[in-house]
Amino acid sequence: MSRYNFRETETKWQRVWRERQLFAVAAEPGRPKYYVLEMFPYPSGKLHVGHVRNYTMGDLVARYRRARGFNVLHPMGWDAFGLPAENAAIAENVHPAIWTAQNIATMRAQLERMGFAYDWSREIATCHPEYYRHEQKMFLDFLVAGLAYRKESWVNWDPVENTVLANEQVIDGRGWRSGAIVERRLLSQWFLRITAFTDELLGAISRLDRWPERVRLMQENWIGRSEGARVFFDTAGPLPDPPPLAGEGRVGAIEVFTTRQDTLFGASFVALSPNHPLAQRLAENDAGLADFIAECNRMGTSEAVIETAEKRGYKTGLEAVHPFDPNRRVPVYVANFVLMEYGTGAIFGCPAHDQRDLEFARKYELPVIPVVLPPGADPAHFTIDETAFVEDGTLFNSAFLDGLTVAEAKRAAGERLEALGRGERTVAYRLRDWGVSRQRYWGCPIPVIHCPQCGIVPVPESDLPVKLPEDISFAVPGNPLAHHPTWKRVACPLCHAPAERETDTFDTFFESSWYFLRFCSARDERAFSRDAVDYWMPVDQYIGGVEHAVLHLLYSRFFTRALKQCGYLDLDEPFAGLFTQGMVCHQTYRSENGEWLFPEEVERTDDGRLVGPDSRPVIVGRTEKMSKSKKNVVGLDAIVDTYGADTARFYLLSDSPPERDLEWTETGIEGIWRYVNRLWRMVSEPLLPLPPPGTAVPGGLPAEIADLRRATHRAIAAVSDDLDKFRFNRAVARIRELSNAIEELPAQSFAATPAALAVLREALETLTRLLGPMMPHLAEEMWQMLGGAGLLAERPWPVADPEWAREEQVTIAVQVNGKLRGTLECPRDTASGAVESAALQLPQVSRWLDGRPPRKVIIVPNRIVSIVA
RNA sequence: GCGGGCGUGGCGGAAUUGGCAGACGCACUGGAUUUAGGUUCCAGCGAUGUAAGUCGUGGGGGUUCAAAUCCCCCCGCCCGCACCA
Repeated sequence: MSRYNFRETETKWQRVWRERQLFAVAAEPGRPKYYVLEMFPYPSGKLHVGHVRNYTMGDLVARYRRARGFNVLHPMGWDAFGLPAENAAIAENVHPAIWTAQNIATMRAQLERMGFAYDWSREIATCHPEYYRHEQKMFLDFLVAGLAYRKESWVNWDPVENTVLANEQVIDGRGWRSGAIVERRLLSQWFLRITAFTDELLGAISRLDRWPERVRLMQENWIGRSEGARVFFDTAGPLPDPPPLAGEGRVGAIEVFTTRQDTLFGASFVALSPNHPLAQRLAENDAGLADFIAECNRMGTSEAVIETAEKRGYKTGLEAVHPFDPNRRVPVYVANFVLMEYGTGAIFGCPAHDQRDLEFARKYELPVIPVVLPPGADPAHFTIDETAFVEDGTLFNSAFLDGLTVAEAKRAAGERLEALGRGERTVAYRLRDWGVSRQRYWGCPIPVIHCPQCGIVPVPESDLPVKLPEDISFAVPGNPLAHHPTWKRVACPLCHAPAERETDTFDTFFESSWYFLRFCSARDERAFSRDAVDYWMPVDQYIGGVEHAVLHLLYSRFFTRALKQCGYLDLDEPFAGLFTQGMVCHQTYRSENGEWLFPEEVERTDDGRLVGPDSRPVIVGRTEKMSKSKKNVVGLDAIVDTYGADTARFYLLSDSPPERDLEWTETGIEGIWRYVNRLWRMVSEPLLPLPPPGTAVPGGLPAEIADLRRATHRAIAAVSDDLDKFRFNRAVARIRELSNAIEELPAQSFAATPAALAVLREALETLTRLLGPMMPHLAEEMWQMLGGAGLLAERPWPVADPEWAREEQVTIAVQVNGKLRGTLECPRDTASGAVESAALQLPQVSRWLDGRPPRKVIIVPNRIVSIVA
């Protein structure tokens, strides 16, 4: 029995597609377009099978939409700036540009071997000046539009490496390489005013109806709108001199944001963020407070760390006057769980009705005053022990608020604050402006110049791009741009005095916030051609990992609006449809001494044990997302070498639903390989002689042959529907059902009749065409063997004949008292009365009815008869 | 801590969205072919029971003629949290 030679076949068809430039497209105004985009990869090295799952899905969509008649744009490029290139530069002494270029070459070759239908003429790499020059211009435009500005912000600082650390580089409060305790530092940085679009970004989410619900929810929560009030607490006690600032000009007052102004009468403390100006001012004369703040700053900047740390505070000695009762005073603390970035950087604590406040109050023995009474509770005896009461109830212990519900009390308290001039109702957002400065080399230089006389001066447009210098060294800790001997020294464009370039580079999310626009006209002199963007945008189907559900997608939505405001385009939402695919997982293996092992290092012995390289036992760990660090990766090259691209592609589409994680197994890929060969033999070694292409299927088919024809047309309908709805695993199952049905035919006695053979040809051609977007090389080969005209990649998608796609005979379930007692075969749409009497006559049914007439019969047409005895 | 998601045979999953639970596949078992292994073909494959049947979708409760699907409570696992991309 022969085997499919995928090596020869796959390279052959890839050459044909390439020579004919099948996937290079141009805008054709008037013709319907479809823009399919997979999130472009970071060129980190080599691809493993986990990387190509979303490209396989994107390619399926691209080929399918193309067959459905769309002008399909399906580009690919490289998100080429980033930290790993610098890490490699330090670890392997290779220049980031070279490391990146090598990785791009390797990964492009890998993608080409997979046979993906990309328009490679639009390939971009974001590290090229031809790409990043345009975002430097955009930044200058943002600056003019007031969408970019400079302010101080906190970073993780590694005092040994002299560098800023990403949160992921901070492990248990220490720098990942140096092991030094990480500090928080205030640095002057560039920000983009994403908050200028908060309401729009939030409001438009509801119109993104082709986005996954969970991503929309995550974006909503990220923006985090909360209604509440700002409240001023006047301070009493020794104020520092000069007194600290307070918003709205109330000198000496602490401005607090709360969503629970209804619980003000339960306040027992006010707490400031360690970075609050007042806390900073007080620390100048309080060494203990300064120490406490320093300690808080060692905690790192990540919200997860801050929120899970033990609640701690420092009593400042200051007191805050209750806004509703000048005779009540509460102590002012500095507390480690108050975030400067949210609200006003200060809170009031109501321990009875907030869990964090309660923990804090118990620790520092502060009063716990309940002011909201749960429904039905007795006000005389209601107390709080270890759990704060956060639900709705009736206000008590609260003067003029007594008897109100929480919602009513929020309104009443807000109105009273406004009347007293001690606060006002307001809306706070969790969303903060986007800090884009990075103290790194491998990124796009920020095009500004610092002049001692003129201050911050934008680089004139005629001087763009500001290119990265190539001769840099990572030998000295810190940013190579900052200690480059000459690069930063320039003349001020305004006064021509000696000045310095900004040495920070952009966050790499900057590049990925507009690359989808660049793809529309990738070689244009401008960032993009307006005509091209008007034709191709928005992206019809965007595909990528859920890990980008918030930041990348939100930044891109913001960027598109910012560009619109600056007159670049007329578009709000860049991605009309979004799909987030699951990860590819694999078992993990460890040796006895705990070292991770690659899957290819593990073998199964004859008695079924798993052993490592030295025949030592292997410990099988859990199945986890493929990652280099745990070595549970399966290299793409090895799989393509052994089984071919189509087998890998089909495996990545079968079994698991695309949005869920997929487990990669050896037995699984072998199963697909067997199926690939089965398909190939069905066409290359047909068991029955096929009639020539174009042979018409005669009318009046015998029932057995009609069954195969029905299966064929049902498969077209079902697969099309599944592909439309991203149910690729189901589409695979439907295709397998069709191939099973085809294989049953030759064994039948009627199989050699002309009618049967014509139906068989139709079935085989249909199978081939349905396989086209999934296994394009094999399908192209099958198409050729079947004598089909032209290239399969250029054929339109098959159309199901509704007459044949409909089931003629249905099986109806018969239940008695909710339990299945039998089934009924009858023609589709048989009248209810006939179905009922047939059901009642079933012997299994009469047995359970025991001679009594049924009390009730429910009939769902073509589906079920439910009899209540 | 906050937010999001998931849970169905030995395994991945399917179930027309409230209507025959387990489609399709992997693994496994028996048989045929083969010098052997692999391949291929046939049959079986949720648990329990000789059978009729009974039980069964993480656990418990509820709504309904009918629940994997809807409601309430609980358990477990995974992901994100602003300088990784």
